[in-house]
Amino acid sequence: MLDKSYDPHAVEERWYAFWEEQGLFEAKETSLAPSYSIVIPPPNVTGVLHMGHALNNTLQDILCRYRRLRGDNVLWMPGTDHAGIATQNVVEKKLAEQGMDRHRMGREKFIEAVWEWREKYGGAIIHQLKRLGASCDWKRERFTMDEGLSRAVRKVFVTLYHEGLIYRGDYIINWCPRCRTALADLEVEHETHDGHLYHIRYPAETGQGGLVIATTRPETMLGDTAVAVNPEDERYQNLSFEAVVLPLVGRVLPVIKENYVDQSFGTGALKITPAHDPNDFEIGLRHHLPSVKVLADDGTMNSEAGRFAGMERFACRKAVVEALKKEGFLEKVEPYQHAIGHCYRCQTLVEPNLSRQWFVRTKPLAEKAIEAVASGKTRIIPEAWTRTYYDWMHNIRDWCISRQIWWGHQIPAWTCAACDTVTVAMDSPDACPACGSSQIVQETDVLDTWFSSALWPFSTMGWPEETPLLKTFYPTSVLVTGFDILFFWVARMMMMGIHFMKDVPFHDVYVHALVRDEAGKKMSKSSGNVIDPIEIIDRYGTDAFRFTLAAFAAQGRDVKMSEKRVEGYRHFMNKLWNAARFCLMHLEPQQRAHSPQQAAGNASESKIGKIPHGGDSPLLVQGELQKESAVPDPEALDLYDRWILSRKNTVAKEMAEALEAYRFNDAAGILYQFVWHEFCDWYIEIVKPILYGKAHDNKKENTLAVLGRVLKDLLILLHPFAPFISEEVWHKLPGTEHSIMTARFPEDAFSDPVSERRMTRLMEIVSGIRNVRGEMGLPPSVPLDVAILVQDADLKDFLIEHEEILIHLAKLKGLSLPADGAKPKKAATTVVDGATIYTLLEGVVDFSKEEKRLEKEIGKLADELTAVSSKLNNEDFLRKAPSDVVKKAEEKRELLALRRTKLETNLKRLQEMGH
RNA sequence: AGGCACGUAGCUCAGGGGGAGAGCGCUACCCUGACACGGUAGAGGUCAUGAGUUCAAAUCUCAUCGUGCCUACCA
Repeated sequence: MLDKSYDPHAVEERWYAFWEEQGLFEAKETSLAPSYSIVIPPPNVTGVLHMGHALNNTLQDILCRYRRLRGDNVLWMPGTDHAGIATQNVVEKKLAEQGMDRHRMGREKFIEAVWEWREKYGGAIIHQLKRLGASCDWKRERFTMDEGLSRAVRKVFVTLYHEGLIYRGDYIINWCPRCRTALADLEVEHETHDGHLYHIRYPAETGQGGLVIATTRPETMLGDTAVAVNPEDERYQNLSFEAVVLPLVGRVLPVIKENYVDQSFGTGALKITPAHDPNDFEIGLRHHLPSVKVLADDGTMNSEAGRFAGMERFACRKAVVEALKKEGFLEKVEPYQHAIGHCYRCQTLVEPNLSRQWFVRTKPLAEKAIEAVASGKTRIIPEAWTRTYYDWMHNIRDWCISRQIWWGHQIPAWTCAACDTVTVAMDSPDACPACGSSQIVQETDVLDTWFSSALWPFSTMGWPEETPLLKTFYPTSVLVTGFDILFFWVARMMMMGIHFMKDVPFHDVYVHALVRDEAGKKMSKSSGNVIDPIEIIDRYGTDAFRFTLAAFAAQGRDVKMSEKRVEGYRHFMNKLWNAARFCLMHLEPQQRAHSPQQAAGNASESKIGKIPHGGDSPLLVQGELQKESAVPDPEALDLYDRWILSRKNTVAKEMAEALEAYRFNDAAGILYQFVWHEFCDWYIEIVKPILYGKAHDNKKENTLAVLGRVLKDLLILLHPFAPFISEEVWHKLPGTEHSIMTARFPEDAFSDPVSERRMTRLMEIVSGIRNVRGEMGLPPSVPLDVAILVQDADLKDFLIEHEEILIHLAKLKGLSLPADGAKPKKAATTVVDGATIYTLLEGVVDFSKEEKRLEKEIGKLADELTAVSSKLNNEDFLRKAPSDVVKKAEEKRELLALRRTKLETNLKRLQEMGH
């Protein structure tokens, strides 16, 4: 006997351990079964599980568990990312607490310390993923700094270098003065700030006149090497001078003509600082201007800044402005809003800085990545993201991949001190291949972490070796990810995958939304609205949490998370638990006396009893074939049994369709609706009198078999969403073995529309009577007398056959099916298709209530009738609308009219009686 | 500056050319032998606004107003 309510804590840990012990998450390297593979978006080793991870991994787990039920050979490849800058920051902070810093430790010692840190704390998020129920193949867990993955990184770097797709050069990059490293363009977050626009006068070299420039970063003027005006600009057509003098510095700057300059901005004169602005850099190249770097790597001014040398950059800005003012060069200062770049790791203001770095030439790689999506080799879902992907790919710029940090893959390039030759190679050379000198020094920079992440779909499977795993599982089936890393990661995996594997890394990319707080705000530590998934799991159970995520994961809309919602789905889990509890109460004793197999007779030949097993599926080789819990021939079954089986099959089909289209919310909703509002609300209620009845007849046997079968299939359908509770109940259910993970998805073609129609009618009648009860304020303790007037003989027979159901569900003391014309006098009236129901109210209630109820009902009907009639009175509608639409409208009008007439007649009679 | 998404019941959201839906909340009644984490019934909406296309618009088109988000080197 099950406990009265579901307690997730008692079961989750136990079943997770069981699954792992039994190796149920493990993929087969080779198999006859279809392959299905997903690589996890590797979380940072430094990370802790947040709502985004929870959603992302729940969706992946749903897909993987679903595919296993379908008999696929599933690989869900897990792992973590070494997160260069982030991890180095964390470890450095820790060292600082101990009064240490990496420069004093030296590179080797520091890297050792990071590895130690990783051993100690790096597993946190993996453990948390397990709490979520994630069915990853943990034996294959990888790390981007693994030996194998590092080899892949090196191979890719060397290959791209020799193909000319990686180069080193001096360009403007984004520099984070706090992390003291270059960043890729993508790693800079732009934010609008209130700043100032400083207008500064640069006097002409001749002493007569000059130009006024405008800038938001006055301190960079120290590095100016020219002033530019637009050649079309009439104001500057006939200048009496060719050069100006840089205030505070005294350097003579040529005045150059540049189409780039916007005449309408500021004064139309632009200062040119090639070392600290990307546009100025380009202009500098075109005009052969010198570059003067005035900023040091730590964000202070260097010796080129003259008297400002050594000042911190913002202090310098102030000092420069002061000096300009004092010396009379500052014309005016305007408030000005502009976007400023911040480091995505530490939020420090980023400086554009001229620097020697390594770059990937992305254009040729991007072309093929675009083509792969355009040709449909890779699908992006929802499709709306395709456009974003194209936009970015079309405007892609070269990717700065070198980072001036220590934690990461050191760039395999060696420079010869003797002859300056650069050698890029797989194996560390002993001597310079050009001059033979042994004075070679390896590049100290490491690669961007995303460089190694870009290889993840194949590096984790053993590349550059041609492993069986790669053969079986590459390309992967789907990548599930948030849109925030569409460019960072997805786009780059596409480029690398296509280039090195000659095939796309994934067939589908499913892009899910962000998880936000209840008010729709992004969760962040600073706003204090972060909800910890583990806390939610502790409070409500993993299954409830997962179901919530799935139910709210509608395509293209963010998930707003609140405990209230999780609570609702905990109720659902409890409902399921109690439905199972009810079933087991009846199935367990039955099981001892009479097994479902015996009850079923030769069920394996019946139309609905057989589940295809896919006997060659290697997952079944372990002898885990589940026993049939067969069901008798549908012909022998009663209406409600046929109905629930038919509905269950429809639900299974719809749920599968939804999942395969990544409509997770639909799949969850379909199951929720069916379990609660069909199986529990109707089927179980209908079946109660039979099961509680003393008789051990065929009817009871059949119903028990159906009940068991539907519950079992429901558990399987629910398993991808709610793995723990489904496994727990599975083991309590007679006739099941091993794990629900080895069960097969119910594929049963039995469908019975006639029974479904009849059940609908039955439910309408019951609801009609209940409505009268409710509206008239009659408590369930008062049994009612009901007479139902039916024209159709078939319906009448059917109702007579199932009168116990009506009596039970509507709580009746008497039910009659009188001949036409024998209308009861004092009664409330309900009309459904094909039947008029009279609920006898003699002596029970005052009839003004019924009058009001009827009037309300008639009013509703009248409104609907008006709508349909006006449509049918429209010539154009009749002529132009499809005939089936017209027919439907006509039928509706008739039905409504008939119902109204009946109600009106009864209302009139009531009024005539004068109660 | 461009682009994308979204405005539907009190709240959170599905739906997406021919009957306005769900969950939560609310109201009334009910501890009926699975479940009060429950049951039954009910109330509640000009589907943001304005125009257009159509026999028919919540749904398609355009505009407007709001709200998010993304991309971007105008100093």
